[in-house]
Amino acid sequence: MATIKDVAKRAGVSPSTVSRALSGKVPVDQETRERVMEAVRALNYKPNILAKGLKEGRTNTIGLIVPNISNPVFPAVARGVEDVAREHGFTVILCNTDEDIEAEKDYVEKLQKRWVDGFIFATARKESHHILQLKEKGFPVVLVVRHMGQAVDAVVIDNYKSSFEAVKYLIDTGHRKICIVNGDTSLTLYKERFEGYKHALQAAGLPITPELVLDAAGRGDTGYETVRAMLEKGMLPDAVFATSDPRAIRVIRAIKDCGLSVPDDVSVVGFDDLDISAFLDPPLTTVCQPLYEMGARAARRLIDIINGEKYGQPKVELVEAKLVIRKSVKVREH
Amino acid sequence: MATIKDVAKRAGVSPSTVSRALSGKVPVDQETRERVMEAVRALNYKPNILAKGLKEGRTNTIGLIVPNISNPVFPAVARGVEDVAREHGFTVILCNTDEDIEAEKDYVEKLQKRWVDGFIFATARKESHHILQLKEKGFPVVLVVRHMGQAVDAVVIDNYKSSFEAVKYLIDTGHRKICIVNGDTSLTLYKERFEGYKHALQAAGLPITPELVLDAAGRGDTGYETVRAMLEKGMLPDAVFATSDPRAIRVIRAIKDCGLSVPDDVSVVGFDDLDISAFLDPPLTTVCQPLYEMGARAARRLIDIINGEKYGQPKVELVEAKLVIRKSVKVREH
DNA sequence: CTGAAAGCGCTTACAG
DNA sequence: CTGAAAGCGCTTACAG
Repeated sequence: MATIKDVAKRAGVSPSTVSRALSGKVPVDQETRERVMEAVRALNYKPNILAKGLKEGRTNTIGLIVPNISNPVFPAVARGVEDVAREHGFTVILCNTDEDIEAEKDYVEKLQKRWVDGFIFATARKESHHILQLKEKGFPVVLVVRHMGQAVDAVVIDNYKSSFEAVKYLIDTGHRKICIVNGDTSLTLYKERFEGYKHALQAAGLPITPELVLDAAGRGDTGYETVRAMLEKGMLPDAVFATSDPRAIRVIRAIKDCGLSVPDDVSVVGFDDLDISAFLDPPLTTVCQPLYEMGARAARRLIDIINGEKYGQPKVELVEAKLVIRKSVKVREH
Repeated sequence: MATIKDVAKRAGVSPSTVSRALSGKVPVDQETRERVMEAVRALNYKPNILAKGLKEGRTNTIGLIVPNISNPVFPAVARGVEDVAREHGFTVILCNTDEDIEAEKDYVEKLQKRWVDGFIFATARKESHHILQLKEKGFPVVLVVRHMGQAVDAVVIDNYKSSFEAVKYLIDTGHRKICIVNGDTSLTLYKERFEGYKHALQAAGLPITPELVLDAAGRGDTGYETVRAMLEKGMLPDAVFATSDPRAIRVIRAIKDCGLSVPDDVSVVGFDDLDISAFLDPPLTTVCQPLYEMGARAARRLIDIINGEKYGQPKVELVEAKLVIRKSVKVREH
């Protein structure tokens, strides 16, 4: 491949001049510039970005680390990150960890060796020491979707409040036996969604029934089996709050497979509002997170930090989620 | 950040020795090695990968370009690519183009400047000249899911055959008015799926009815509206072959919204076999592509090419897809 | 086994 | 406006 020297030779100038002509930031004689451009075209010259990055100490690239790319939540966030990054001349490297913290550490290990100028993590957990370390080293880091208290900049929704409101909606529409099918509560986000559920019930004077608190965490998502087992034991809630849409899809299938109807027998509320959620049967009532917006904001914040502005006190930005009402909840009279 | 010089100074050796101790490929005195490692730990030294890549002329990284990360087909392929890459010490950079050829060219432009050692494209179209150019330059390139004739190495399924068999299954189960809801036929893959449909009907002596050939290409997927419009015009097929699962989900919704039942009134067959397809209502009969396997094979092929083996005649590998029978097709008597 | 030197391909302060 | 030189942080042939 052609190097800057080849171009210089062909254009009859020095490499420095080629570099300057290409940068566009420094005055170069018009005629010289044209000769350089001509040579660049003729040789199909592409500057070696490794050399450039080595010299300049930055690569205009950000690493986006997501836990599971098959969960449509993360592609939506990624879109927001990419669009903003691109506007600012940054490229994003998307890394999928499959919830495997070792895979994640491998990525971080490799990328922090000057590949990327900063990271956005959608994978934060309590045990994510590597994220804290990065931050302590002064490496630009922003979290999205999942956060770690106030220690690191983050863009998240108010999971507690959204969950509270979703459950309150079920109560207001006449439901009394509300089951929650939740994710991994070692993630703050699911813990907060559970708290929202609990407090909404308490606020309405309803009891927390342990048999109605279901755990569908883990790989392969166990929402189907868990709900089916509950139903077959004769425990019949009048509503289920599934804390993600993929879980809601499995919950609905389980209810139907037990010969019951959604929403006539059991109402269901989801969380996410995926692309396909409006097309399910019944169209799903669910909490819509502004995922694209969250990605976009996280990217903006990170780029500010990379550009050396305000890396002072970490800020946790809260964005609004809202309940989208479709047809999976029935109003019940008592 | 610490550099190799800092480590050398602290360990009382030359930078060359540090480099050699770290590489592990060259004999280094045991005691010297330990002093180096000690210094590496103490300074938390990470070699600058840009400098390394510049010197060595490779980065052990591959670029994976996908058209739409929100379509679950591509995450599945990406998994296969990542797992194999990782086994071989490669990192993968995942780039989402959103079907925007300009975005794609931007990525390729940036990554080919020595960021990556090779590319896997899941975005190939007839107009993808940039892919051909890359290949002509000698840049390692492999295609997956979508291919470009015999010009470039590729791993794909036999779309014609899979489609033929899906439609034949509908015919064998007693369907006579079979509608196809297809994607963008400027993609070879959808053209081939259409050919399979056509020939299966012809082989059974059934006519091709233009009103039953529906186009649901384009952004936001128009499967819902198109099918609904057909049904409202009074055109009632006894089966629909949707050439992707996301399309099948919209088709089913449209049929139900017209007061009809799946599969009692209309059978539906999809294509993809997504994670959630088994949980839909009804559980979807669909063509299962071995997506993970395809990604894995593409990665293996690319890494072979990068390692300088056999970049001779391009090979198009065909992998087997198979129909997964669930409950969205009803056997009809005549 | 180890060090000094050269060089990967750029950019940029320093002279002119 | 332009060139020669130095240097970014590594690796590796060349000596010893």
